[in-house]
Amino acid sequence: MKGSGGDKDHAAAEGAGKRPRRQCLQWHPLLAKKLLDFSEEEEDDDEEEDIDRVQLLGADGLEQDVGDTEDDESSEQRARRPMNAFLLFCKRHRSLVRQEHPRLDNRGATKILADWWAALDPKEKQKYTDMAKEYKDAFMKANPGYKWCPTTNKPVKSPTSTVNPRKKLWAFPSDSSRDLPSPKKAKTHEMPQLNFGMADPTQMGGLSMLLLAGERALGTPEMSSGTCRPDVSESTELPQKSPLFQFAEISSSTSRPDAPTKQCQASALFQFAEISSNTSQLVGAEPVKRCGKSALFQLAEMCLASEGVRMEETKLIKEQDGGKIKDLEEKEEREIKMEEADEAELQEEAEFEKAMKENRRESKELRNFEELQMGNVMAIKMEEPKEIRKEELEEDQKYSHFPDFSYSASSKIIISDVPNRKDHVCHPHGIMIIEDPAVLSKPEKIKKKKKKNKMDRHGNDKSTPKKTCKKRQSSESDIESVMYTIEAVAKGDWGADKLGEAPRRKVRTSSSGKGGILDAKPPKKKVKSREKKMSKEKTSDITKESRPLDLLSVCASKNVSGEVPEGIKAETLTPLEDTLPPSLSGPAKPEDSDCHRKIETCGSRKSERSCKGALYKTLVSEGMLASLRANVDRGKRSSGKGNSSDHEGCWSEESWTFHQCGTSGNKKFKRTKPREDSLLGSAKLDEESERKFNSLPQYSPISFDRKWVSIPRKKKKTGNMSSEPTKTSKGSGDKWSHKQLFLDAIHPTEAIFSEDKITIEPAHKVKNALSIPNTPEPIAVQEPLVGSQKRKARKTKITHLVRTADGRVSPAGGTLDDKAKEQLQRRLPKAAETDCTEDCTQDAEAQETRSSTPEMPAVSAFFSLAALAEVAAMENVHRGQRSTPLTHDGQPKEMPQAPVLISCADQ
DNA sequence: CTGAATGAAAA
DNA sequence: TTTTCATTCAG
Repeated sequence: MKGSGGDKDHAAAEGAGKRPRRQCLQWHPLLAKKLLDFSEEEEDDDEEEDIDRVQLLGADGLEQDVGDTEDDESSEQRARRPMNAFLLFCKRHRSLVRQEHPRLDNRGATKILADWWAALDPKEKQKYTDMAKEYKDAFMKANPGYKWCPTTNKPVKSPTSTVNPRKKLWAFPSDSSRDLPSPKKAKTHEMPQLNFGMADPTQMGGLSMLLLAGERALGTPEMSSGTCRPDVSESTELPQKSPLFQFAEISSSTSRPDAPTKQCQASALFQFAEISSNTSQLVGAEPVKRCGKSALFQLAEMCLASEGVRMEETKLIKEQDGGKIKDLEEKEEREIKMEEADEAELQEEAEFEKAMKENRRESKELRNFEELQMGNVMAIKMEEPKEIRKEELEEDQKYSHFPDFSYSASSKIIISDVPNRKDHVCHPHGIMIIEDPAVLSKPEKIKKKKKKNKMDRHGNDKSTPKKTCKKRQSSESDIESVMYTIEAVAKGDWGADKLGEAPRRKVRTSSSGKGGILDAKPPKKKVKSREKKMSKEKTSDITKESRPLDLLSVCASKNVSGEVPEGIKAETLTPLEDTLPPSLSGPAKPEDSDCHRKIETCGSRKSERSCKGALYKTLVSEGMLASLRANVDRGKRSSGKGNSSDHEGCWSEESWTFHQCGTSGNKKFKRTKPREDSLLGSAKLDEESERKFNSLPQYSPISFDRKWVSIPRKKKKTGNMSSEPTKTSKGSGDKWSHKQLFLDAIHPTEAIFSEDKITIEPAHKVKNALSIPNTPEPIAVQEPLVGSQKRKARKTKITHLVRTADGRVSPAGGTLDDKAKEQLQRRLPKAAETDCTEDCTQDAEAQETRSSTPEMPAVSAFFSLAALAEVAAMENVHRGQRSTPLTHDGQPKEMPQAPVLISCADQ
């Protein structure tokens, strides 16, 4: 009943055309759960208003966030029709396609995907089909009453179309919607505990995550409190609806295997949760909740919590002891402890670091101090990386939950594509530092993003003043930055500091404004449209800002109750007030508004850290750490300059994806790795679905190329590879392959090749992998012709316009075949080339250029992860330098895309 | 908001 | 058979 009415209402009430989309949100279990809360009717209005309201009200920090999440949920309620096999395929491979053809727009990508799909073996296709079916079944279960589309009733437009043409009249009956939740939940299993689970992963922004975490902690003392471990363990089973939850699970899961004790400590999130819980308890029921919500508050809590945690952690850490990494970790831990403990400790820390980095200058110490200040937060963050490392090695899949973290980070770095994900991390929403890593939600999908963005803008305005402070950092010391990077690399932090300005800004703003958030502004893109709401949001933002701060301050005071380390306090306070207490050792950078900076850095660091951590893990696992370091050193020398800041900025921005990474080339970031995409997407889906989705085979472009060749459609020339050495020639399509290969190499799990199955295992990654025989190609060319024949006909007929690297558009159709062949051929030869790990480092620039060139075929695949890692490391260093010079290639556009390709092969 | 693809479902 | 709509995102 309601449903129908509600829908109508929506349409009428809304007026804004946008809603329809929300309604359509894709279905996933989580959503289903969430449905409970809202009735459809309310959803629409609520969403917008609620959010605003929440923000405005923000009476409680908690509620705010919660509200947001809820809103999202509510909005999302509307189930979206499940994706069909092809869509699943697209979703999974689009990123790949885009990587290969960065210039190509989605339509073009879609065409290519269609080709791939056509080329796909029936078997493979069947997998997708089956998956689609599963989805559908699940969906239907969740939404019993769901009707696909009313279909043609669609006079939808009649109503002046304006409103919502799309809106789905069909939306499932209200009943179903309500009902949905129950069924889904059942599916989900045990979500019960986690209320926070309710939040939509998709929509959840970083903040929401944090909030959720906080709530969770509050709501489910079990998990967060004490040791959430037990709970967590159980939770692992859970569907992991909420990102946070997942996060917790992950951490728990990962940690367990290794060492139970560590678990808690290990994951930053986990700690976070704990912290929040603890804090909440401390504060008191009411306050607690609030605190949980506000990022600042949370931070404060974290700091506090960290103290307790750290104790354990330290122990654990000690136990672990191990190679370099361990040492590093210890350092971190120590640092953390230090911070917590006292200034004295800080000093020690400094010493520590000195020892570690003797090379470094005193400046480092300053940095350290800063870090210390931030330390509380940092400490938490620091932990994450460790866990991640361990975990990652063992289980990539698990990570899938948090795409951002491990995967994105690792993949990104390696690939250098700089996936979107990171963007997320940096995302303004991510106000919460913590959130960043977790940020599962894909902003884009939901309108929220837009809203948020708007919000951000406002926030930015306010925040702007702060920004100024940030900049200073950059000035700080180039050398220092370099040094830092190196250290970071060693630690796995990667450029946290360097990230410097950009990231920091974001973070800072976020922290400060909480609601306001970032200046960073991701918004650029999407912001455009929704200004309407902006006004509301603005107001809300303002209110928010003030509140959160207050809350934080209050909470902090309570929590701290004196115990809190100065540093922490300072941090907490700083956001609120610019004043800083930099009581700590002489604050390394008094100038910068320490407070802001710190905060920012913290936030940025965290996200970055997570990335770095992932990278680090990867490296470690690979055993590449040593080499990496060496590279880093090299890079250090070479670059030696302080420009790192730019590069840093890039990083952080990368995460944004869209945001302006401004200074540095943005495009790079844009590329998303296949994985990342999948991951992101996964965020939406619940674990199971996600898993399934991820489990879906992802085919490397190469395989398709082959197929293409083989494929009848295209002409299949079997010509096989006559081995064309042409290194330089650029085929429009060539690029793809290597990247893909590269990726595959990195992530063996995903690298499933259709027939060839060139599964590249990690071990293989090194050189041989390529061996792929050209092969067999199964091929499936039979065109099922499923859809409308017309389309197909069209397809066959139409040649896709593919943009070449040059940017020219070339017909992909028949011509492609040739290209494909060439590509293949090229690949083979290159395979031989293989290693050049050492060289790679130096040649970073050259590499990049190459990468840009389509030619680089599979070579990358051959390179070892180590090489990649090195490259990544180098990248950081070099970036600063290269920023300008690179362009010489003439293909600037590509550059961004494949900045890091490690085409070591020397030609 | 449109489009480009495919496919499921409804009309 | 035709129409909707699901995903994705530049334009």
